[in-house]
Amino acid sequence: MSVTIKDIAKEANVSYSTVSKALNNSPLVKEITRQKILRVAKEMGYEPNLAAKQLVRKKTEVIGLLWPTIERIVLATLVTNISKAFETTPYSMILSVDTPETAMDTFKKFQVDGMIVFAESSHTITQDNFPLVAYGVSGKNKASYPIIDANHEKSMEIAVQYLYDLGHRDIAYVGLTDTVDTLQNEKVEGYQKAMKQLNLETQSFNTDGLNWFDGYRTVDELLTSKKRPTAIIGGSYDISGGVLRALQERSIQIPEELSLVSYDNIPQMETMEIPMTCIGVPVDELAEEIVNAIIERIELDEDGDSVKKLTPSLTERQSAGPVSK
Amino acid sequence: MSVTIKDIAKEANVSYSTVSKALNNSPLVKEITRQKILRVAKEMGYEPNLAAKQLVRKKTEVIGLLWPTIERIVLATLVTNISKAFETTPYSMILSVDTPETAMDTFKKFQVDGMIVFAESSHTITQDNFPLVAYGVSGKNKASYPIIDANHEKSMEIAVQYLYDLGHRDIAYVGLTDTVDTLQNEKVEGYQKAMKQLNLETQSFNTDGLNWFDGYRTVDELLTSKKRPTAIIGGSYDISGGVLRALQERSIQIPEELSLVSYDNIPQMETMEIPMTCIGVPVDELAEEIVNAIIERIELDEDGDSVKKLTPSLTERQSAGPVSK
DNA sequence: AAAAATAATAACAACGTTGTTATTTTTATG
DNA sequence: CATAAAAATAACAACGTTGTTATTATTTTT
Repeated sequence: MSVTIKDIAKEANVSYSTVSKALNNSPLVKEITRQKILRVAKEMGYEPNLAAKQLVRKKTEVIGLLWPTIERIVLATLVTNISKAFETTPYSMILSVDTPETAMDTFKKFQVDGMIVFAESSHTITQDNFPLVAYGVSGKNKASYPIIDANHEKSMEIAVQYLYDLGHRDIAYVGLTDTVDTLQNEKVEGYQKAMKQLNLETQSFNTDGLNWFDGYRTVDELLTSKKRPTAIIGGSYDISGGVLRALQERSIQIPEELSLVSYDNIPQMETMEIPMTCIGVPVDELAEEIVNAIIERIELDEDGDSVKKLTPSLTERQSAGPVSK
Repeated sequence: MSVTIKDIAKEANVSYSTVSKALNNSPLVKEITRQKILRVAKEMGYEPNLAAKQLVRKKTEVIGLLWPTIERIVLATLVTNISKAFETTPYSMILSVDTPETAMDTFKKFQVDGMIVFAESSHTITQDNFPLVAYGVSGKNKASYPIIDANHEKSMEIAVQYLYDLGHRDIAYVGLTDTVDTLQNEKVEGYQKAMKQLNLETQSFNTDGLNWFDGYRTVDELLTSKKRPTAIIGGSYDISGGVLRALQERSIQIPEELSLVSYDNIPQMETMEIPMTCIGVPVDELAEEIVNAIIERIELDEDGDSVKKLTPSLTERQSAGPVSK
């Protein structure tokens, strides 16, 4: 069988309670004996038994991430980043792709210390006085847990202002515009509002979808528009990718002839055909906030809802430049 | 705090060991007292403590799925299906998107009973005498665990034969052909081999990638080919989607003018613009096999490598039909 | 109706930890 | 150099289960 603290105790000629303390860096054990115990433990290949620890401590230092809509790749980068963000904490993370109910059961079984939920599925969750944090649209918030969200309006404002400062006046938005998707709507509205503030005429092109292809296809319409824009704001990573490709195929120089700024601030923007200037809350930052929120929730264990809208930032790359005369 | 078997015992006026037996449906407890105990347990909202159970039983009935390359969406459907397949078993599943090493640690911490690994990351795994099953390419197998794989060659053979029987002689393959990706290569080679057996001339179009767009873009080349094919085999779900869209845009009647069969046997094929005839191991079957393999591995706990190549099947839908005269 | 066999329940020792209390050893103090 | 104080270690009771053994209640047998 596997080696326990009692085995170590025997080997090191101390009591097993001393071993426990040594292993937990308690100040109650003399430095020299701790050294010895640590060495013996290592030699014997000791691995602590979480179940036993958990039984007495009632803590697992594990967070469950509930992710029922696994096929939506947009979130994959975020999940990866959240997982990474936990690395600098004492916590680790496990995922479940089951239905919210089943996933909750599994997590409860393991007695995770807290849970992260994506807004889409959060409405099914009625888990009071259990540490929970949701990521997503905060509109309909009457939940009893904090919600982390990005300030989409602000994003668009920054993007438009950036292009304006580069001299652009004909700035188009390419994205999904005619939809019930709250997130998408917030983007378009943000764009329109920002344009209005600068007294610019808006020009939105509906992609009718969120895929690469939807962006690609919309470019034709955009180029034959009566008032051809000098700058484009792409509504998402995928859409912008399609737009970029279509422009490349028509040998349109970027950013000389046309500037492109994309929504979604993820590292993949760097490795596109042309490194893409983008706007949004950087995923790593977003991940960090989510992780902080859940840990805070666990460790302070105070209840109460709250909405945290994160401020986006613009990452300057090569796809946008000054307007050509 | 939460309610334990001791609380139930007190409430039901029996000893806690009787409660334990009743809860585990032991035949050693009288039917009537079991009824009572079960009722009391329900009333009190009893939830068993896995940690305690685990401590004595050394079993968790949980499988860990190690999935470091979360961004590759192709596998998402499979993961979802695996998760679903576990529903009919006593086991449940958790995921980790960490590096193989970190994930292993977390899973070990939880003392999962077994692990599922995708081939890409399996080479880093050196976990002897621990129940492990890998899914993926079986070529370089010198592992000490079973590998579940699909018979890609056989797939292509079936697809070609199917089209042949419908009267097609000019059958093209559209996919990623010039690559180091073993899986893709097996597909092309399978196609070529199958064509040769029927004495047909091969015609492969390289998509240079695996995305929707890569399929879409290749159609031009395909249609202007000297010997225009009457049937196409698409190399993957995404590629076929792009091909289909491109054909639709050119108002080419499917399947009257051109037949299309896609690789990847996933349910999403049903809901494409035109329900797609496809070939491959149905993902639910694949998932089932993987789940069976790991459970068998756990419960028989016999060591030894083995490779199981699953036989693909063709799912007939509307994208392929008899050749037109 | 007593003895034997069986069924039902209770008691209790694991499992591998942590944290509290009791004991021993070492160091400081008058 | 005793004695008090402090430091280090040991002992042991939790934690919530399961599974084995001991006890008690019920049936069966003679």
